[in-house]
Amino acid sequence: MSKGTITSVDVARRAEVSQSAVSRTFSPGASVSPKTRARVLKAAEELGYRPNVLARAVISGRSRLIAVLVAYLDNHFYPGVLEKLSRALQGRGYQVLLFLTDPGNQDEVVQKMLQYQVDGIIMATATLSSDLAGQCADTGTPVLLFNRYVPSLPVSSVTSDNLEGGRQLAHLLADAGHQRICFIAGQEDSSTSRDRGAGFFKGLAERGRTVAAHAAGGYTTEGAIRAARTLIDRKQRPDAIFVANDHMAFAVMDLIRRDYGLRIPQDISIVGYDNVPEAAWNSYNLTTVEQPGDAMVEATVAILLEQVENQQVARRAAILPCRLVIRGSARLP
Amino acid sequence: MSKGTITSVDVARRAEVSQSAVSRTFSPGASVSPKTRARVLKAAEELGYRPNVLARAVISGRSRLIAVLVAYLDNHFYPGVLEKLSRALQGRGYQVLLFLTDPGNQDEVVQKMLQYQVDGIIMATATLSSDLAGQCADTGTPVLLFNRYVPSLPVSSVTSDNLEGGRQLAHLLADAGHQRICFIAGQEDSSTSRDRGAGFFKGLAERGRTVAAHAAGGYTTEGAIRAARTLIDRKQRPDAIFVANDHMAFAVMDLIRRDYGLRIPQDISIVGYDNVPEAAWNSYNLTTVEQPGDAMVEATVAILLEQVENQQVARRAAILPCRLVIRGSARLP
DNA sequence: CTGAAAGCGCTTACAG
DNA sequence: CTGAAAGCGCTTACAG
Repeated sequence: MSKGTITSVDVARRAEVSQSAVSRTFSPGASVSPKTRARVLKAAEELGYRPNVLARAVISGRSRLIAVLVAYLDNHFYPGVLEKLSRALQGRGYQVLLFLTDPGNQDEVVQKMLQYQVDGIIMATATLSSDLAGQCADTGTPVLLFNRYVPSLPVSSVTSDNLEGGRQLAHLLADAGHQRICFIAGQEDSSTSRDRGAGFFKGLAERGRTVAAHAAGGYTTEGAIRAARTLIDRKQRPDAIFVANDHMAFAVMDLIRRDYGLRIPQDISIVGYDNVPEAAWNSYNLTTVEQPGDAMVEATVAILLEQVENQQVARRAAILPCRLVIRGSARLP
Repeated sequence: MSKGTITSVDVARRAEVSQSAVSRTFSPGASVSPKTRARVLKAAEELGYRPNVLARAVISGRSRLIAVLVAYLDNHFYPGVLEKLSRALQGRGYQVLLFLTDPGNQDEVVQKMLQYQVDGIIMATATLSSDLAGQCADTGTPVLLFNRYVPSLPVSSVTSDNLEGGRQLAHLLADAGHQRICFIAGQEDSSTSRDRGAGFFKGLAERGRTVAAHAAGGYTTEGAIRAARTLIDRKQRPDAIFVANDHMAFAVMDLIRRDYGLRIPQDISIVGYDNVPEAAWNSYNLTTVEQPGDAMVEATVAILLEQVENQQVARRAAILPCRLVIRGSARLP
């Protein structure tokens, strides 16, 4: 910075053209003669000039920055999503500005984020307060909820069909003849957990069955272990558990095998949700529902950038189909 | 953006003060009387004013943006690092601008990054070309290589003591009486893989031993599996393998147990490197070397921000101690 | 196609 | 402490 910065004025001087000509050369679609352009490019090259995109953002009102809010990256569904999202956005000329939120600092982080003149906001946090999301929407900046749905808010959303996924898992477990089917929820105030649970209950009801017991794991390893102990320690031990995401399911499987000495699936069936890479690992070989990460990212980018680039586009809610992935952790019908 | 944006001029008008007074109110440490400050804050609140940090960046020459370059997030060491890094930087008033690089688009991504007037650059990519790293350093922006070391470049670096970690693993395997010890490297042009390997060879030599065979896995699951097959299919089957990171080690363990029907560690010992969360999972229970992620992030933030904030500070290279984590995947002495 | 000029929203000496 | 003014690096009508 300080002294060394080369500006468009420096380039103009060396190329013996106006500063406007330099600016036009670096603005896609602006009208510059091939000759002028060549001189500018040559001078820029010699001086090592790089346009200051922040100045461009200030004047054009478009920063080409997309804020991505995430809460934590230990559920391995999110790193994969973040990677795909960044690549897709980069491919379209946008850059990800990353914001990590805690339950405790959400407000502070959102206020900070709104100062960056981002062109769009992607919230990939399971439980950001609706108030804050609404406040973001009020600024006029397009907002998209990723893997979450809040009908009352004027924002777009991309989710997978959690209801249907839960339902299919219920059918699978019921049809295999399990007698004491339990459910470990995630964060109870998250729409993913609610929908997966609701779909699961519905699917059981369709087979004339109900859940034997349930508990909440809060989408954390520790919470899942506590919840699993509660369920397994009941007088009637469960013979199947649907754990609301894979990340918790792994912890539950480890617990069951190590502390209870039970075999999976002979003594107890476990099913998860997400199909993160580890679900395919031989040691878990987890029956689960695949959230279509690639498709969700594609939809996210398409919807958000359409709103960013065409301004007045109405909010949209995309619900992508999920897919049952049958592996070895649950008995089959 | 467009019409709705409230600027400092709007706030000044409503508060009946100068635009300068508004600016000072939002500049930490600027001199404003409590009375003026209160009026400005009130007007700002009523209008929903948020300072435009991009404009501030243009004029002050400090964007408070830190570019973080990562290559891929499927090695779970990196998501954890990215999360910690973002939180730490946010706590210091900086924000992470994320760049995903592929081997194919490195140059393009770096050029793009340099247009963002970032205050600092963290390269957490195992193998970004030294040319490009040098080019970044030439701009005068502080550069820090994370988990990588290039002595010939005028940039800082933070690594863990990969040499010593490799050495300790060698001692462990040698002292446990293994006879045919093999090594699966990562990307051969990465300093982590080279150092871990070099330390391992050195450690074996100190016990009067040598490696029976080695192969490169390229830090990918597929590469690791190919490498492992090569080693195991030799006439003399290995009785111990050091796999250069945990991510590859899991794949190798799955392969060994499933396709070769071998028991770990009774038939063959496996050790990894990183101590990612999954290494503690019951099904892997992997003996490995812990890279001190927290300490590495702390050092990164401390070194980089010192350079950013005090300009002329010399580059520094931090090498943090690692720690052997003994679990159940390798026979003990 | 080209240049001179106004302007984006802000910070920061400068003079009072 | 305060305001008027210059200026950061750029884009974009405007007139030629």
